[in-house]
Amino acid sequence: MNNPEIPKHSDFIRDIVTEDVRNNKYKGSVQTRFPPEPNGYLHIGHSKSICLNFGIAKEFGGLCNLRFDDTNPSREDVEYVDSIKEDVRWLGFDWGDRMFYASDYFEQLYQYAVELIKIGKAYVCDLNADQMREYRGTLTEQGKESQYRNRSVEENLDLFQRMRAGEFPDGSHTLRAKIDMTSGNINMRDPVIYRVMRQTHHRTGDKWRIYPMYDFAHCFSDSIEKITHSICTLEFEDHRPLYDWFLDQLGVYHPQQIEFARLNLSHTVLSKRKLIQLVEEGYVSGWDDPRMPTIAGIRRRGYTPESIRNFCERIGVAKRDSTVEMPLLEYCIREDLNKSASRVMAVLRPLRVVIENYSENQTEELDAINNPEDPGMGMRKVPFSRVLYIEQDDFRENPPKQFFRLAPGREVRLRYAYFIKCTGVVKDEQTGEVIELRCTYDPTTRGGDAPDGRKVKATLHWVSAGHALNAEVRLYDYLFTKATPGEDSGDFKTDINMDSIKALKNCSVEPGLAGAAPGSRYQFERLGYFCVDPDSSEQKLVFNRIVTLKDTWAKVEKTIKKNEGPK
RNA sequence: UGGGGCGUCGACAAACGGCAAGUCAGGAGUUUUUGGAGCUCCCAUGUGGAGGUUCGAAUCCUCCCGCCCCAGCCA
Repeated sequence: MNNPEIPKHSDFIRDIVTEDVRNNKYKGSVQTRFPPEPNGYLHIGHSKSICLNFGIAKEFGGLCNLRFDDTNPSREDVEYVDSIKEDVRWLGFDWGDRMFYASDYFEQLYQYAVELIKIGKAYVCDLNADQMREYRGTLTEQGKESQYRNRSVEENLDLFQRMRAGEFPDGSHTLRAKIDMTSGNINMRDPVIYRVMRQTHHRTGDKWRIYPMYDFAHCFSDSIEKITHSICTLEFEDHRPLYDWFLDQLGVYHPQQIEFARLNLSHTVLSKRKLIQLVEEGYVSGWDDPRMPTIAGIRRRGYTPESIRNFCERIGVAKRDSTVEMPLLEYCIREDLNKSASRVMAVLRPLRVVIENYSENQTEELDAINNPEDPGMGMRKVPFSRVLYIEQDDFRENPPKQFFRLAPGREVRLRYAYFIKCTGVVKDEQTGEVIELRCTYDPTTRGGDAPDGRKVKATLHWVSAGHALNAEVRLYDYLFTKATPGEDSGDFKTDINMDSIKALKNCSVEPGLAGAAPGSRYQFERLGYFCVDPDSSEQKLVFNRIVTLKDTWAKVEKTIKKNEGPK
């Protein structure tokens, strides 16, 4: 993209960037970065940041780097860098040849630290962690200065070099910035900038025995990469004075840090700590469990990258803490799939229907539309025969007033097929459960219209029992029963929805679905959007329900029940 | 009781001293061979509160109230 686009929806960050470009700040260039720490899987909250950073770069004719903030080898791993790359790519963004690691800059960062020592702005401190905490003060009390604060430049240089050389054990020494122990901003109370950590790093191996802290590494990494706008979340607002301080001390290229409110989503959790608990304690099957808000989970569930990008655009960007309701995300995937997904008929809970006046040996092929929203997607044939399955939910022996579907004596349409009328109900002698319906069909209604113009109030989906494929369909509900998990109890796990997955193993789908590839998405007519799971095989299809269709009847039924309730 | 932020509809979110956008959710209707989709309409005499400035305030000023973040050698 050579020419900047006019952003469709602006926000306060784009306003700042627009202004900066207009004023020719940074020579009018725009360079952003997405800087994950490779210590966990990306989730939908990260996609907000990804869309923001890559989106702004694209809109303003700039570039966005992918940079791994890998300054703490004790918690990071290549497993995560691989998943992060895959997820960003899947979302549709391209960092070109600009994939960087903070660890690429370790030598340069070390030199910057030496510079800081030389100008008397950093010192080696021998305080241990407990002492440092004590010296730091509290939110309301000032800190006090370390007795090591006034070491000579020479001594600091010597000690720092020996820290690097591995002469000291973990935790024995730190390099600290010399700022102000009385600052109201705790980040400015002589923060640690290097710690001794004798840990093998996933990229630099055993080369380093000291590692820089976030505040020190991040601003200089941004500076080295000539980032113009360093966009991060609100909790780093307090760190901005430090970010600026480091860069100012050394007089190097100075990007601008801008903070925005991270995404919160109702009925789920978006913190690495909580997500890892769900995985490790077995509440879900893994990082890519379709109920997880991770990019990997959402992808397996069947969400499209387009729908996620769209979601990120709709939620906006601001500085106010907020929680977006899950139905907005669901709206975004329905909107996308309504236009693009092939329609197909699938019966989740089959109820056997015998068409008594349809001959036993006959089969015919009926024409069905693949997508009414897009005629270009064409037509297909679906087989019809004497024995069919319909949805159990589509029959009621004693229908409430607003129930339009099949009931004894009532006529309905089978989609793309015929009108049928229910003439009998077969029940299990033991349980009384309805196990079969006897019906008749009207041969003149082939295709679904009656020549005499009579109407039916419902159209049902169905499959031909003798032709259908067996499939497993996994239905998902919210992972948490409360919009804000743990709001009442303080522990998010008390609100885990123990009924968030239902695997239906005896579903029947139309034969055209044979061989459907993992990842392909369909609308099961009247039910929702479904995606073929990687667990699927030639022998057995497995589908994930991405999201239901909007269900007006369910809503009506709910109010019926509510009104009957108090009696 | 230190420092930094933030308060506009049930949920998001515009507005940049001049008629409180839009979206999701919700409601009503229309249409329909998906109770889907579409289309139409409704949903903030009011912007946390109280004062003030102004012809005019969500916007500027003062005070108050509420919420979030910070006391890792995490990011």
